[in-house]
Amino acid sequence: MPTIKLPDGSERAFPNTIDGLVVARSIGSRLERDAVAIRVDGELRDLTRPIEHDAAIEIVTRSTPDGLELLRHDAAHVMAEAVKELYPETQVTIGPAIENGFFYDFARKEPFTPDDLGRIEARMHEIVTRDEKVVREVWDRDAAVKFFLDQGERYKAEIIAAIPEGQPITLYRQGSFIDLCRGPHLPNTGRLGGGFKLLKLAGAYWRGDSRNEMLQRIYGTAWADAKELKAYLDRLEEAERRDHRKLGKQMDLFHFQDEAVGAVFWHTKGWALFRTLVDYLRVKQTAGGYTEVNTPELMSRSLWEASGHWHTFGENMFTSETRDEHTLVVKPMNCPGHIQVFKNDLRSYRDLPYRIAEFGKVHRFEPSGALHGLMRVRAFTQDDAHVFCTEDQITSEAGKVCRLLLDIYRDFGFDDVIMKLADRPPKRVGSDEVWDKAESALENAMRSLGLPFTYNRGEGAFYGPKIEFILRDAIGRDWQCGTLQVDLNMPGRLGATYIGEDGNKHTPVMLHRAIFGSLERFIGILLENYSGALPFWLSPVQVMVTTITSDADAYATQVVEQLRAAGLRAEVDLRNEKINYKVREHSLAKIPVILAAGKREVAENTVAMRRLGQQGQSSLTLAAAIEQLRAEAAERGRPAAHAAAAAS
RNA sequence: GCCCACAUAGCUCAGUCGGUAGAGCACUUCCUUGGUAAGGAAGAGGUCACCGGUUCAAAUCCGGUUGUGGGCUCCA
Repeated sequence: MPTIKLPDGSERAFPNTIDGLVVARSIGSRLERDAVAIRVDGELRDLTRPIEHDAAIEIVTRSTPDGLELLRHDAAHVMAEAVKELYPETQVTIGPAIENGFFYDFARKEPFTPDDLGRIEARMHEIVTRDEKVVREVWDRDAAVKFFLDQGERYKAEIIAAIPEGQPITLYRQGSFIDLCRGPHLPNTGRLGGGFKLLKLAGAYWRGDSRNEMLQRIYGTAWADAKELKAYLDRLEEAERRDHRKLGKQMDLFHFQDEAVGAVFWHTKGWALFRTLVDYLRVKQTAGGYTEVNTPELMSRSLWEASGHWHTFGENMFTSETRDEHTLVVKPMNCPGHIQVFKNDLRSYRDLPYRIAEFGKVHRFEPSGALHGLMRVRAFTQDDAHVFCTEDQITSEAGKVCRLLLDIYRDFGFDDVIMKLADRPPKRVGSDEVWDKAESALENAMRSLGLPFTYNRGEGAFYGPKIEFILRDAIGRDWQCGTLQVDLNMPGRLGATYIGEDGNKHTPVMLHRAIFGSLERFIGILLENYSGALPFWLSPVQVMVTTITSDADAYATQVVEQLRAAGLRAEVDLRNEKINYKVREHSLAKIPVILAAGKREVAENTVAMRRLGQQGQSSLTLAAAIEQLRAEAAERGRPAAHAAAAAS
């Protein structure tokens, strides 16, 4: 005779042993219909599992985060059932819910084809229609292992055998399909509904280890209903539309070709954008007390051996074929070079903090499968900087770096920055004492600044812990860009010292920092974030001057010259085309401002200004237009007009 | 690097059963001088990624290579 306490504080007594479905029904038929699980004293459980004692409960419905996760997990099970029915020789492995959907990894000789995907999806709908009961069973471990081995399911048997002693082994049965699962699950397959779709086929290593065999993974998405599914598929399409590789082509910014895999051919407009970023950052970091250096692209292998990079990343470094016995390494990073600059003079504690920056072009032999447009390349430019300082200065210097980063991100319209502290990885150099010191220094710096952060355990660099700065873009995707690393190892390894107040030699602390991370990648992120409609200050072509008739050619040429003299990036379009045609073309090219000149403008010394994403135009004097645009070019952040243009 | 798919004109894509290649846009020329998202006509443009095989015949079928895409692994 359990008494059930509901989330609103009310209580209900039931005469018999009950389950979640009964409780839900007692509250309302709508709730019963939408229920997917129940929380009993905080524990998420099957709706059909009996409730024998008094408990505080909460009915979990299908559109809540917990409910969706459960639906997705069930979708994975239904998919596995469909696959086993259609292709009985397939072995099942694991199939979890993930963000927005689910996957299941299968072991099967024959590869699945895109056609198979359609067949599997159809069978899934059939299983939903069959509305099979989903039943939870607690099994004895040995019996379970034997059961799966007998069915030729050696992966499942392996998973069960690895479950720690004393933990219950629960299997879920639906129709003729039985899977090991912690649960909970829906009471029946019908409750999954139709809000799912299989999306893609992929390879995935067994247990995520590249030394293991490759399994076939099928990805799907699942939602509370068909409407939410449709909304998600629309979001995917939107993301595809703003793919930076597509935009790069459409906007004539850059290209790639076979002769330089993973390296960018920047076209004039793309390079204009690149230079705008560099020029902007130069001003910012100069104000922040940095000076700029430039270090060699090729340096002796021995330097990289001393730094430890050769040992850790040698496989991924480009090396030179030279005519002598020395192997040169194409620099994969700038730190060892910067240490050489530091070491080249006798440094005093009075010189610290010593901040040097470099727009350093680095090369890394990334695995071919990892390459991805501008986001992952083999040749890229880091906005790299190193601060050599004393241990006492770590907190204040780390603080300065954080403030500079956040300030700069705001200028690009990224107000949402996530910070994570990545601590010591398994593969590292330096003693644990040194790591303790570096990690706590970083933690203290973040705390004293009052900056919120979470931990990313074991993800630090091999020489030191780091703060990762993660940007959230306009469609909710996260990008790790900035980094701040505390390094108590590298300066010592490479013999950097300074003379302290006491007259003795000391090893400096080195802070590594990058703000954009990779200029190439940051440009990719900006393009996707703004859907190509870059803010005025970043646009490669800010203003397009167009003529309406050829009578205005001379005037338009004069207009563009004046715009350029005012420091604006302006082009002129004198082609014998109609104004409609020109407006369409330059709008598609996402040029923020079009100035048109016809007979009237020539006579009145005015221009007709049209802004991207807006209808109509305004007439103003040339002088006023130039003044307005010049002011706008100095405006950072995310101007309201552009947010609207990017959204349209 | 691994799994799967894909590679046709500058771009986006069609090409049936194996019979020697097609559209739209862009480009060139001509006409058109126009008022804010595509004016008209004509022309030119391809060794169907590359190498090999099968076949009387290959864009098409098979094998390999390279590249690209989606994942996995990796990311100083």
